[in-house]
Amino acid sequence: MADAAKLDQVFKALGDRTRRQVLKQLTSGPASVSDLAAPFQLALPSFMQHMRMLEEAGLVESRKEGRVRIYKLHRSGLRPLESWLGTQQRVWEKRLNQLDNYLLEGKK
Amino acid sequence: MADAAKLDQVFKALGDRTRRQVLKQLTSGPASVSDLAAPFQLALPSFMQHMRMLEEAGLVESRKEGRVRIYKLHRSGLRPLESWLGTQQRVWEKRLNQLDNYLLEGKK
DNA sequence: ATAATACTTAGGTATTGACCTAAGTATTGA
DNA sequence: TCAATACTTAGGTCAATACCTAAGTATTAT
Repeated sequence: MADAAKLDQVFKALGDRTRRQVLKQLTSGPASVSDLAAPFQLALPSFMQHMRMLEEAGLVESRKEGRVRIYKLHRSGLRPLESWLGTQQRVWEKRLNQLDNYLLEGKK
Repeated sequence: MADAAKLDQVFKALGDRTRRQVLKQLTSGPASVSDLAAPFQLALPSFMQHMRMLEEAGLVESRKEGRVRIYKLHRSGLRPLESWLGTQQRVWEKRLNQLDNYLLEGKK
């Protein structure tokens, strides 16, 4: 998948409180759909839609054990985000420092 | 604004290629609406919607100079993202290491 | 074999997001 | 002053998101 498309998916997946909450819950260990859904006032199909987005973004992975589906964090799921942020931070800071200088020196 | 709501805004703002591209452009320095819009095949009103989202998310700021609006990066705009990611990375890695152990030790 | 459990699929509504064109408003250059 | 410039506002389309209920399917417990 193109870099940009993956970033879209990751950022979009994280742009929702429910999905971020699920990720948080998963830091306590793998869990079933019903376990993960329990804290929310959501119909199961609605909740599963969130899980699908997280999985397609590569943030979680799942396996089926009998009739139960178990989700867990996907190891390198945050990579695209880390990578984008890292790059951005470097130029961002550089630029903002230049701005400081610019302001200090006055308009050229 | 609540933390979660700000995170929603930031992640949603970054969940679009056009908007990420604009941020990238802004690392070369402040620019007017038309300058920023030039690389895109977008009607100006459509483009401005993107700028509004970036500004509301706190990623850019703008001022009007005559009839021209100048945008620039907002210094601490990435903070919520950095903060969320930092927290997440810590627990994430911890959890995944535990998982390694779990796997190595076999099912309890 | 049957019933209960744990999703899963199908399909429908409402809001938001990403576009557009047309018609403003405010500044500035001639 | 008058036209051109640089947005800005208004309003409309279309697709994607975030929900829902109802009706499956596959597993497991009785």
